[in-house]
Amino acid sequence: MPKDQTTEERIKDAAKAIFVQKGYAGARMQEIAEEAGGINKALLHYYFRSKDQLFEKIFDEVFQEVMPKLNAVLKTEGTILEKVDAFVDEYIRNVRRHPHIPLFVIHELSQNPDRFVQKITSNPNLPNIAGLIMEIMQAMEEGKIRSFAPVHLFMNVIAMCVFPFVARPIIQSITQLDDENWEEMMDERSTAVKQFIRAALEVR
Amino acid sequence: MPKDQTTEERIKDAAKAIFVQKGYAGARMQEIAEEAGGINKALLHYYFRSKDQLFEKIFDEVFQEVMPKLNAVLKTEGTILEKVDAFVDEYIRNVRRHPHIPLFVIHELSQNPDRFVQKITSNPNLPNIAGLIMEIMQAMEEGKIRSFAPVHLFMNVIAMCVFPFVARPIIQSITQLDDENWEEMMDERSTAVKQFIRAALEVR
DNA sequence: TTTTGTTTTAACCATTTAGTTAAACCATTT
DNA sequence: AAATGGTTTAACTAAATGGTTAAAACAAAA
Repeated sequence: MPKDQTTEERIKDAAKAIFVQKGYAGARMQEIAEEAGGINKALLHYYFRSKDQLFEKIFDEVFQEVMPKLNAVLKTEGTILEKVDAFVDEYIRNVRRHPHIPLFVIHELSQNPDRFVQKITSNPNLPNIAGLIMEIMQAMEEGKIRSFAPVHLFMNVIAMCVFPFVARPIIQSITQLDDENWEEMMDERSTAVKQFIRAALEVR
Repeated sequence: MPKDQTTEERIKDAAKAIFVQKGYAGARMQEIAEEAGGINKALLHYYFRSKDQLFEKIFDEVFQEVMPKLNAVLKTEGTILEKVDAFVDEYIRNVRRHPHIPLFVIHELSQNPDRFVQKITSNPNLPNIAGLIMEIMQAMEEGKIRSFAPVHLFMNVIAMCVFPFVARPIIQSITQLDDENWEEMMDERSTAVKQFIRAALEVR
């Protein structure tokens, strides 16, 4: 039963799985206990006191995992286009590995935007968007890429990376792709997005 | 108290508001009753029997509202680029009016993808994606727009329209825009997306 | 006015669910 | 071996929540 993991860790892993899948309101302490290998429910409270505190821990952890990745690539050396390429690659790769995370974060934040403001402003890894925007504007002025409002460009990039995973069920049934075809399409996704962005930015 | 609306309608409006905001798991029958103007909780069951059935009704209604709009513009006369423009305009306009709908649909469907398959395949208004893709491919062959995999192009368009609204809290705090600035940015959103897509599709 | 059928209410019930507690278990130290 | 302290369990409690019911209120018909 104790497969080289401490009980606390098993609980955290189980809680992450359940919370991420069902959200705070949909998750049950009992279910988390079972997911943790049939552990006694009281242990959750022994280690984390309450559902709220357990959730808070999980949410923080997920958040701290996500943000640095968002940020890391922004610090890449190279031109804007190279940065965008790196960002798209890295981001889609990550989201594919953890496909439930974005919707989880989005949903819980929309339930409780206030928690968010606090969390993000106090986050040392929050992406340096101002710097990026400066860089984008400079590249535009120098005529290296076509001119767009930087905020919209930024949103476009993120949207194209994340949205397909968030909306997978809808898209999958609109397009009538089965799971296998979906994965195949996702194999092309990174390239497709990069090409699209380059086409839009490339100065004619 | 009875402001020219029938009780059943008041319940449905209230239920829609609460469900859309909190999701199925987060919604409380009592809260819906209060939202409906302090109505007695038993009335919800009198009219709709159970939380499940009430939710099902609301979900269907929302779904039937959303799909036709998605579909309508696809039938517009004109070139592909004109269609895309029309779609972006109309879609963003609608989402702005009902900003909680997309996340609601996405979240509930990801909780229960099975319900969805049934719902969408049995929907008479489901968008004719096959036809659209044909049209796109033809325009590409004729050299009217740049070549991309149609599915990815389709996803890109939807993503750029919907995602900012779905992820508003995150984006807003990353970009540090307050509510007023957000609305101003959204005023430009339609134009920005259209320009971006045109830039990408326009053959050099 | 009485009757009849529908709508609404207050009070209740049953189940689920987060959270507690006291005792059992177990490893480590004395 | 006994004692100690952290860990785990079973059984329990309290509150929330979906759902029921019987009676009251109301409106319309007879």
